[in-house]
Amino acid sequence: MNIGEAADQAGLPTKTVRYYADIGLVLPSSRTQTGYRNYDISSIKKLIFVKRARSFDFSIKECRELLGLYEEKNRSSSDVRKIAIHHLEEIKRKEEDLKKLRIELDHLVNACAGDDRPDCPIIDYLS
Amino acid sequence: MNIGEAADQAGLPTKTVRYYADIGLVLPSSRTQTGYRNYDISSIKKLIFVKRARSFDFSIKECRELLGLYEEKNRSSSDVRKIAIHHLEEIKRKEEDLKKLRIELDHLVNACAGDDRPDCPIIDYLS
DNA sequence: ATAATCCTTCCATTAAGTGGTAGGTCAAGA
DNA sequence: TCTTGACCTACCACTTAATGGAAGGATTAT
Repeated sequence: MNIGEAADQAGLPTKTVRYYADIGLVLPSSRTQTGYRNYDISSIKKLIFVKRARSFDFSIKECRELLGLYEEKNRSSSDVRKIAIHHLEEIKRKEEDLKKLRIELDHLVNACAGDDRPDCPIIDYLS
Repeated sequence: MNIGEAADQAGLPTKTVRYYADIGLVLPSSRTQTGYRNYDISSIKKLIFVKRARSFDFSIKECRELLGLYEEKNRSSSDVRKIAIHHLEEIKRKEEDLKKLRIELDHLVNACAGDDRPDCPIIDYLS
C-alpha cells in the first residue's frame, strides 16, 4: 500500500503519516525503487495505535514509548501503567486549572453588564 | 525604567517583555539614544494587564483586542464581554474534553494490573 | 501520448515564548 | 582613567505536532 491508502486505512492525513515517517515514529515497511513509501498491515496497525494514543493526548514522545512497549512481547504492564498514570496526572492538573479559570471568568462575565457603557468589571479585574 | 526593571515590576521575564515589544503588543514608551527601551508607568500597567489576561489563557490576539478596549475610554462593555464569553466557551469545551479523557484513561489505568506480566488493557485498547 | 492523480522532497508557518551568542553600554570601584 | 560586571541590543535557533504549498517525478487511465 502506498501512503495515500495507508493514510485512509489509519484515518490520518497523508501529511501526518509522512511526518510520522520523517520523525521515525512509524516507518513504512519498505520503499519502492522510485522512493514511494510502502505500508503493510503491521505498519498500518502502528499508525492506528499512534492515532488512538494521540487522541488521548499522549505526546509524540510518549507515543514512541508506548509503541515500543506495544511491540515488546515480554513487556511489563507496569511500564505501560507508569506512562499512563503520569499522563493521567497531567490531564487532571490541566482540568483543575481550567476549572479554576472557568469559574473565575464566569464570575467576571456575569458581573459585566455587556451594554454600550464603558464600565467593565472584566477590564477592571485585568487592570 | 529600562527593560529589566520594567520586567520586574510586571513580574515577567525580560525576554517576554522584549518579545511583546517585538510583536507590537506592548511597546516601550521610548528608546534612549543608544537603543535601550524605556518603560513608563503606563506601559508597565499594560504589561501587567497582558500578564493577567495571559494568565486567563487569552491568546495574544485576544490580549491585543482587550488591550485596545482597555485603552479606549468610550468602549462598550459588550465588546469586552463578547471576547470573554467566546474565550469562556473555549475553556468549557477544553474542560469537557479533558474530563472525558480523564475518565476513560482512569478506567484503563484501574484495569491494568501494573505488574511484570505483558498483558495490558491499556495497550489492548490502543491496538 | 497525454492528462489526471498520485507521489517525492524541501521550505515556511503556526503559538508564545525561551535559549544562546556576539557585541554595545553603563555605573562603580581601584 | 581604566576596567569589571551587570545590563542591554539584535539576531538566530529551537520548542510541539503538525499543516500548507511549491517544484517536479511516477503511475494510471483514456
